[in-house]
Formats: sequence, C-alpha cells, structure tokens
Amino acid sequence: MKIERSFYERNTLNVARELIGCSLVHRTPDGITSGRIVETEAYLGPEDKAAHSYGSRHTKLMDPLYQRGGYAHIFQLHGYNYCINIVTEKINIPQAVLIRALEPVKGIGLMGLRRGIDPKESVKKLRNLTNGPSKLCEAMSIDTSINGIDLCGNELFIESDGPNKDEVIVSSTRINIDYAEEFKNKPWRFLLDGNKFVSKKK
DNA sequence: CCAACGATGGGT
DNA sequence: CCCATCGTTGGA
Repeated sequence: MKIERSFYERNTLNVARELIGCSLVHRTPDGITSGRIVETEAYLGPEDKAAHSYGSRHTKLMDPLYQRGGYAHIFQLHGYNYCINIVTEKINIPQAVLIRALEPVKGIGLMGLRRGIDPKESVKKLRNLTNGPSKLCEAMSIDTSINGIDLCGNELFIESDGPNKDEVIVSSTRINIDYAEEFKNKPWRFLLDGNKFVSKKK
C-alpha cells in the first residue's frame, strides 16, 4: 500500500524509524525500480546543526524542505552526486529523512545499467547497487530534475511495510557530520541490525 | 565576480 | 587517511 500524506506529516524521528522496511518505488519511461529501505537518518532543522536548514537557512533549491510532509527534497553534492530527503512535519518545519541505503527489489538489471555495472553482474554485485545515499539515487534515477516531487503521486512513492520478525531496528550516530558539534552524537540514524545492504562506513 | 564548501564515494 | 570534482551559495 502506498504511504499517504498523514504518515509524513508527523514527528521526524518516528518517520525515520518507521520508514525502515518500507519500499521506495520509482516508475520511469525505461522501467520500474524499487528497493527496501534499510537505513535512514533524521535531520531536525532549524535547531539541528547537521541539517542544511540549520538556523532556518532557506535557498530556492531547499523550498521542498519547507513544504508539508510527503514531498521529496533532492539535492546535489560534490557536483556529481545526488541524495534524497523525505520531507516530514507540517509546512514551514524544515525537517526530513535522508534515505541512506536500500536492498534492491525490482529492476535490478536496470539499476546495474544506471550504475555502470554489466546487467549480468548486477545480481552478484547486488549490495553495491544501493548501499549509499548517492548510489541509490543513481540506481533509481533520482536527481534534481524531480526535486520537490510529491510522494503521494504515482511516479515516486513509498509502499508501507516493516521489519521481518527476525529483524531488529537499531539507532546510531549519523554519518559524515563531524562539523555538527553537539548534534554529531545524536542517535538519529536508523538501520536494520546486521543487514548486509546498509552503507559501509562507521 | 569569484572562492569556499560539501548529509559522497572510491582508492590507498 | 586522502582527494577528485563542480554546482550552489553568499559575500565583495
């Protein structure tokens, strides 16, 4: 079942935790790809020093962050990588959940193609397709041309699910935010304990 | 106009 | 640990 608006317009930490186990789906002209979310991070602007919206910083490209929950904020990093934020909370509360890793489910060959991996090798290199925030965007063809897209639409959306019986959600500190001072130790990263598809670092 | 920066990823 | 890489941002 597609997740609806009311799910996203809630407390960001709850959304970050509850998105674990759900599936991100993208329909494009070249096919459908989907993956199970195994790792997320919450960014709690404007107070959170790790968040782009810290201190209510607001640029044109950040507009979606300030919308009500249920939109995608897609941003570019280091000139050639993209990341996807799931916008949460009510309008004018600039908080979001970064999707950090997926377990590939549908369109594995297409994901490999987009990642520059021979489709025949894709199954062997499964975890390398989507075990990082920018890798999963490349595999799922997510870039700034769809920044602000409504996740309650039919192109990019999330299907509800959750952990299996034998899976446990754990939290830890967030990755690559050493600049965030007292916020760098907040346990706002969520992942499936021991899952092989989570991003490598830390 | 222009320099600094980066919620990454890949290599050593 | 090191660094390539380049669009965006914000200050001059």
